[in-house]
Amino acid sequence: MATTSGIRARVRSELIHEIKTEARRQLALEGAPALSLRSVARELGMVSSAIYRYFASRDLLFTALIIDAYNELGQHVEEADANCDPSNFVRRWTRSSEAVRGWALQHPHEYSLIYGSPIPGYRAPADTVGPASRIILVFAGIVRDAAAANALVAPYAKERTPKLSKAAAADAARLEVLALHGVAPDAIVRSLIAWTQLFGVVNFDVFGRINDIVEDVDAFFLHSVQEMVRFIGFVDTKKPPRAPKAKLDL
Amino acid sequence: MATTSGIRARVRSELIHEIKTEARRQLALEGAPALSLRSVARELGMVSSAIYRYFASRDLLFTALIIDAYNELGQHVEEADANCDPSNFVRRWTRSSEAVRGWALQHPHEYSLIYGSPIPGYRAPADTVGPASRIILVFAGIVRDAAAANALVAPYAKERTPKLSKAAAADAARLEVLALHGVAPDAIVRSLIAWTQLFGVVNFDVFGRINDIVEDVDAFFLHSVQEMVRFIGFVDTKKPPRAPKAKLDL
DNA sequence: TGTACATCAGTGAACGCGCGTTCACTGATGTAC
DNA sequence: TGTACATCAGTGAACGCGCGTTCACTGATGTAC
Repeated sequence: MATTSGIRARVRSELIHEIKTEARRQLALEGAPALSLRSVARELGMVSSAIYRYFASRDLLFTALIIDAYNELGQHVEEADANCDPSNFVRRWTRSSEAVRGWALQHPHEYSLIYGSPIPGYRAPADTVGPASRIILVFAGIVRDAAAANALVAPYAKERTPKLSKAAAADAARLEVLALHGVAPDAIVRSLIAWTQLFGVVNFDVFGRINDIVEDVDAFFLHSVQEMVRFIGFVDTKKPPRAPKAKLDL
Repeated sequence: MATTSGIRARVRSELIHEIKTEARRQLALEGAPALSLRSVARELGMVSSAIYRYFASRDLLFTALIIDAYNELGQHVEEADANCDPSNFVRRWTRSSEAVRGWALQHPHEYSLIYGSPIPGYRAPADTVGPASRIILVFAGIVRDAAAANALVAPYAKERTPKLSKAAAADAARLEVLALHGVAPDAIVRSLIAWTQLFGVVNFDVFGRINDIVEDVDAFFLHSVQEMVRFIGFVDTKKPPRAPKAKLDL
């Protein structure tokens, strides 16, 4: 594993890359359950047993693909967020949501790998949790920043908001410590709800279960993001909060 | 297919039932991709080719299982809804949502079959769409009834509500004609958003992708339903809308 | 009611295929002196 | 710089398995007269 020689190590990591690339290509053709080490080897012009120099089992190849997928999606969303004015929370949440859907639609099988039905018999090892949490940390960061900037207000009057149960409040408190310092419990739970809504649409979209219901999924998705932004309580900082209504000539 | 003899037909339909039952048992053990006709036959003590008297191919067995799953979930939710006071829309939406999650958690593999990643190479035929739409019609019915009873009000002030794009409004209009007569376009889209949120949580829950984030999923789910009920705009008809605040002794 | 024929369920062998993984091996590439 | 040895990549055969589907067949169950 260490840089035993330099050249050998480079060749080795190139081949690992080639194996994963070919595996992803087959993923896109046939889906995860149909992915086989033998067919990857065949396509690469090697004998099937040679793969075992690089991945000790089929499951470990899966693990590598899963980690890559989490990292790519995570990076994609991180970049979408980073490209926004940091104080424009509405835009940040919107762009990040669109980035999730965009990546998912472009890589449906990688998306299924990480957010679809679990692969039977496969248990994800611990090294997937780091990459897996990158994406949620982006969304948590937006909420945290908004709260810190006082740009997060409850969407309804207090008496119309459902009260958190003790258990739900405890979870919110735990999450606040983890990644959402200074965010009110209500807002934390609403963010989580928006988070699940996001993946609900994207799942339906990627798996083709919304086309019977909605014709223009783009439009519906955009609207759902706008509604969720409102629901979480982001205040649009681009427009001054209480601008006097006066006629302006452009 | 017709009742050729009566006895033969009964035996036949019993065996079809047994095959499906065994197939579902294996579904729960290994998941859909691992389901094989041979192992079903083996378990039933028949020779593998005998299955072909009942299902002409593996795909047709899948289709039968999918239709059954849709029907069971649909019926389960229909019953949950029907057990409520028809004019209590909050309760109807809540109970129906809980019914979805309850069924999904009790039958995770059947749930995956119909709402998880698509089975590679399998195309669902047209006879699945009827059973598939039973469930959404329940939720649509609740919204329609609430609108008809004037128990559906926008959750925010009008100027705080995002405007529907033309495309989104067109979809809403189409859905109104289909199943949501008399419901305002905004409310239709909000209902759809709540619908996707519901399946977002349930997916995460069934596939075990929320346990890292939330400890008490029951509590979170219940709260998310309450928030969505508010979000859609159901008015709780059990409590009179503008009760005068006065001290009551219990 | 009894017989001749048609229908159907289930058998068993076969076709042709693919899979993950192991193992003893050959050669080439690197390392240490 | 040159040689002896260790490391590693890749080979090819094998193990033991499972799969969907077809096909000619046997016997039992039904139907028509």
